Amino acid sequence: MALLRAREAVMGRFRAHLRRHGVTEQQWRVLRALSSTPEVTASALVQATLIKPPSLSRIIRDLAARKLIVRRGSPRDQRTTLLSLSSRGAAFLRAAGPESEACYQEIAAAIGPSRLSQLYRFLDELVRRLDPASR
Amino acid sequence: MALLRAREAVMGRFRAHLRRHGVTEQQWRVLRALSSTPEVTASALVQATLIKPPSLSRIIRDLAARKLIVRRGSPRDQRTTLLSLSSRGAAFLRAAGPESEACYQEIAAAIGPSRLSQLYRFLDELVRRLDPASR
DNA sequence: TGATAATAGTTAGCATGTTAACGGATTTTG
DNA sequence: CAAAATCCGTTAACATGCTAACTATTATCA
Repeated sequence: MALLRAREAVMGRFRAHLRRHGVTEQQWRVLRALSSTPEVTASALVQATLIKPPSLSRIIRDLAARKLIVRRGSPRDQRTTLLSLSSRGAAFLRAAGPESEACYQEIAAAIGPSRLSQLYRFLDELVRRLDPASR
Repeated sequence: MALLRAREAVMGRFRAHLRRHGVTEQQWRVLRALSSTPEVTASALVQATLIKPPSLSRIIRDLAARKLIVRRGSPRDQRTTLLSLSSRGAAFLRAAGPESEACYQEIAAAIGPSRLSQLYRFLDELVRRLDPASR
């Protein structure tokens, strides 16, 4: 419950911002993840965004329909699909990026840099102890 | 993302347990909240469980249909509905309680009591700083 | 090599998250 | 006292969380 409340407090600010740009929180996570790599498989995105495969499948479909991302079958493994940001998607991120960065900085400032890094360490430790398989 | 990952690690264990008992995570939160008070309004439950009004409305409806809770209109304010645990609901909690307590203890032990209380303080502080209106 | 198991993504089905809007009840104001 | 503002659930509509099952493909092994 405490984790939920904390996450709620953090995302409360972000959601309004994302909504103005016409994407949901999860769609944003997908686009952000794609911005840092040239081409990834869907399962890599599942790991990176913490979105379950069924949800990601729908999100991919919708983002592809909006021409924000591009999907193509892999020549090596016909089971996988390779995903990448389209030029439209990159433009979208450039447009929304600064404002979201400011939003993040505002949150970080409210918490304080020392507390923030300490919190990260705590959460990381917690995950390692509860779910050793995740790394 | 770190908060999300941490919550995921914690709930991964709990979900299987709850599923065996035939309730979802949110339904469980509602029943638990009701177990500690004689009668509360729906909006009080929204605060206590961090469930949004639309979701809570559906959950209340389903739990009432399963006879696990009782709802009655308030005589003072006809807008509100008063909610309480039924005898069936109380019996359900008594049956599922020990196992869930054991599950919680297992998680607490994996984290360590000192780290756990420190984490609580951290998260509490974070919420206070980001959302002063919440208290 | 051929049957079997494992993997990647998808679909199905139900429960919840999220925002907007609605309707009835109460409080506030003019 | 009556109109307006506010409050409390509730419904609507869409997106996601979650589990299970399914398809196609690849890997494994007898």
